Amino acid sequence: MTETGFDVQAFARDIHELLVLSTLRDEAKHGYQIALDVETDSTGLFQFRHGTLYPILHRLEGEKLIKGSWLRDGGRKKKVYSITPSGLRHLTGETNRVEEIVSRLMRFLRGPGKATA
Amino acid sequence: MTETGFDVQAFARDIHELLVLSTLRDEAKHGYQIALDVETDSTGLFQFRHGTLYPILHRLEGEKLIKGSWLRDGGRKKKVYSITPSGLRHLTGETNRVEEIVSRLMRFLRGPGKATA
DNA sequence: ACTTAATATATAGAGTGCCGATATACAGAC
DNA sequence: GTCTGTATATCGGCACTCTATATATTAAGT
Repeated sequence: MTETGFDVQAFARDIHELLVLSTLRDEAKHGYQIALDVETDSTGLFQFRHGTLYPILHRLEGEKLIKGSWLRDGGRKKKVYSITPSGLRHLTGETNRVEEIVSRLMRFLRGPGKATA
Repeated sequence: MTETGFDVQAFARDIHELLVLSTLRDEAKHGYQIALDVETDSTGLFQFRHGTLYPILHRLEGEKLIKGSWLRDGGRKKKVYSITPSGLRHLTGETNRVEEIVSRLMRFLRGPGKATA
């Protein structure tokens, strides 16, 4: 409780960050792969543009929620990201927080007249 | 199906618009009252700043989802907004759409390893 | 009577973050 | 050799929220 309120901007940003962290939960991936996986696994609902994804990756890396390491794949280089313990905690905690918010949002939108379920 | 994808920006904006439309479902209100009601009814979770609310009201009015009429309350004037039939349809439709999206979002974030429920 | 707080609407400017465009570079197909 | 796909990166434009400010009326405090 005692949330300081709800910031729609931060909420939208968080969704993007959580989508990334979520795909990295079980295995490390590079950016391009993350974009493909998010789109595939959500059957097209969620997707990242390149101009959106990379800044997010840099931001998450700066916050030490993911860790990137350059990898040589033949002559091509990839930056493979893995989720950090801190990132894993963040993913769990924020996912619960988002669920709480959307749950209260839906209750609000459905109105007091209609049943919660 | 065949959604053209999901726009986080538009999603955040939609949430604000739906909060307004939702409070107008059962009775007409003026802007200041809407802000108070949203904050009270959500026990402080959702709130509108003045610089955020009024542009949204004007936007919704431009889209004909709400209709405003100036009212004289003694010497003070209020602009009372009521939801239009089109706005009511919008509220219902978009609420369902938001629910579908957040449902799929939570499923995505919880991962395939964990149960949907 | 004067001042402060609350009610009520409105807008301009600052800040933030996504998105489209663009740039670079390597690999494989034909 | 050119084109398509893979892969990362950044900049400028755009949209939207938020802080601050402006205006006006009413009620309460002293």
